[in-house]
Amino acid sequence: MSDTCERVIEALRQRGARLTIQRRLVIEALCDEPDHQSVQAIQERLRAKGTHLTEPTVYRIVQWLKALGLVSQTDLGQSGIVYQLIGDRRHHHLVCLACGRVIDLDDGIMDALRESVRRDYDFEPRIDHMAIFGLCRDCRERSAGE
Amino acid sequence: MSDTCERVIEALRQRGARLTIQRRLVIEALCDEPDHQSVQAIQERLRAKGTHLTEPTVYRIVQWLKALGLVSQTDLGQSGIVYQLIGDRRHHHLVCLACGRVIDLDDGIMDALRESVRRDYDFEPRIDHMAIFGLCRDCRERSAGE
DNA sequence: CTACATGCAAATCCTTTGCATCCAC
DNA sequence: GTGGATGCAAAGGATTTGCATGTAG
Repeated sequence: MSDTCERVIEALRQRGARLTIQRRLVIEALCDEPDHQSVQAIQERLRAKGTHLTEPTVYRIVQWLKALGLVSQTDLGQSGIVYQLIGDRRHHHLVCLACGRVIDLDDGIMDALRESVRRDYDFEPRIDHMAIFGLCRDCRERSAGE
Repeated sequence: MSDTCERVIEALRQRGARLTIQRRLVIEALCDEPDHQSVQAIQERLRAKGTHLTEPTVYRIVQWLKALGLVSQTDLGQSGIVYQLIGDRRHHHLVCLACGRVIDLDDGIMDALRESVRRDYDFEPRIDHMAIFGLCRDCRERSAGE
């Protein structure tokens, strides 16, 4: 069990949350995959370990974790909605509208935006895992050639 | 019919697009509401005018407009997926995770991010209508009081 | 013991697909 | 006239709900 995973469980214990087997399993599944996963992927990962959780259970748990600020939810366009533990290695994505390619984006790039939102709007942003859509270089060149 | 609306239709005509009644109606519905709307809201707006378009038609048209870069698509969390014409007044949203309040955000705030993405990743971002989740001031104060 | 989480089944909602028909060009 | 768009019906998939049962604290 990773550091992040232990830290999350410890944080929940301190909040007095009820720590069921299912909740632990979902948290572990989220730790096992540092990148984002859909609810279906979480179920698949657990199935590979020999456990089965129903859809409603997984949905309820990820939504609970999201409400507690421990998990981020991202809509990756046609790739669907994915969840991810908010660990130390926050990152974001560039999604190409033409070819669907997904490029990782460093978190530091969001610092200026965070600061502006805080200062100008008195709003505490949680930019944990954002998807920015647009065109990658290859697709720009291809469309320019047409 | 608004300026934006005429401009969009003119742009389509120049591209040689087939301008059906349904496409005109959807474009008008998008013009009538400067803010974002769901597919269902577009249908409702048209129904109020005495017209009826089927779901598949509306979906196909907004996706077509999106592929042409004339419409932005945004996932507002539990509020679902919404569409909006990309006119002159681009803006974004702050969505409070606790109370669901939606606050408008000026587009200028994205300029620095756009520039970084272009420069550092050679990616042309289309940040037309973005949702940033977080906590508004009221909810921060409320949770601090607990 | 008791409140709350889970499993199961079913419902709901959003979105897409196949195919015959229609219409803008 | 013809290719592409629409309407209709139906399928598909993701997500939610109600309720009986199970279980963590």
